[in-house]
Amino acid sequence: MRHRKPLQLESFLPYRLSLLSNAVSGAIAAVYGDKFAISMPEWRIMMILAEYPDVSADEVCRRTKIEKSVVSRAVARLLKRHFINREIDEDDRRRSILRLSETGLSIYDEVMPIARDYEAKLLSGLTAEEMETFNAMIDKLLEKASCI
Amino acid sequence: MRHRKPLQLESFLPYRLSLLSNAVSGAIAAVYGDKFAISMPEWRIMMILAEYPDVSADEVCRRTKIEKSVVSRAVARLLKRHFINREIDEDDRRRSILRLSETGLSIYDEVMPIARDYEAKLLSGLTAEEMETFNAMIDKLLEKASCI
DNA sequence: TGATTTTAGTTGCACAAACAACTATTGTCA
DNA sequence: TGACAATAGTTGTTTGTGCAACTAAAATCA
Repeated sequence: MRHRKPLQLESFLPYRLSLLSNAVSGAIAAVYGDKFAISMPEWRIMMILAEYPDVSADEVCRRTKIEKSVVSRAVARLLKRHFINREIDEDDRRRSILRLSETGLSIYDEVMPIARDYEAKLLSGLTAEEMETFNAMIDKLLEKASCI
Repeated sequence: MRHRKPLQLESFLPYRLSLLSNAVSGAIAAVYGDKFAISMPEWRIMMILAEYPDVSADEVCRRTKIEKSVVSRAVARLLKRHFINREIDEDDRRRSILRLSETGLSIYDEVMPIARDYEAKLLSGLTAEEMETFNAMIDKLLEKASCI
């Protein structure tokens, strides 16, 4: 076999980011998953609607980068469980207007502090400067990644 | 509807990491996916085998954190396409010994520079110090995430 | 030794996701 | 206006993933 130079998969950024993202998202998914049987796309949608009530499914797609068929089915499931409400935008009858229901809000209010708490624990080892740097890096990389 | 305090989903770490990881992994997946119809788990396995030839499927699982059934099926597909070879470890007949074939190596040698190049472009905006900080943060967070 | 447990790997199954095709509504412009 | 393109959202199909059950080999230990 030809000789490979040391490749250090473990130092390969995409790989490292994937590990980290899975670990972090997974830990939080366990919270809303176990308690309320909510999937990750469903939870993302609920987060969007908590912050931006009355947006359309399409707007949710754009913000979360989740595939529209996934959003469609997640919305359907959230509607069936009465976690969100939907009405038709009369100015553009293709569009829907989504928002959290009272039930949805109360679930959100129960889960979100736990998620925030987890985030805080995760970041507790970092200094304020480190965190700032880290966030700035992510922004830069997101920027770059979207236009390469 | 009750009033929500500003939540800044966009500043929520798990969400940001997920966006970034998807963007970065997706960009590279497009390279090997379009050219060779290789899936992400398959590519991860090929990377491991390039760096650590003659490891078992189980070792691959441990290193990649990919589910063993996924590895099993990915290995089967890589075998069928003759991108890797497998033999039985005679010292422990449960174990397999995996390595890239010549074909697999040549594919790896074609894709990896492009992936590395992409990684380099991605990181080109960052100073050496920033990169070091960023890597150190990822390590810290991986450490934390695994034990919270 | 031999009964029991552990480990490596495969397979079945249920569920989630990606992509394309489709409906319905709106926008564009000759 | 009216033909055609674009957009919002749904649905069908194919493929991927995750868990559990399974086989076979090896390790443990009374």
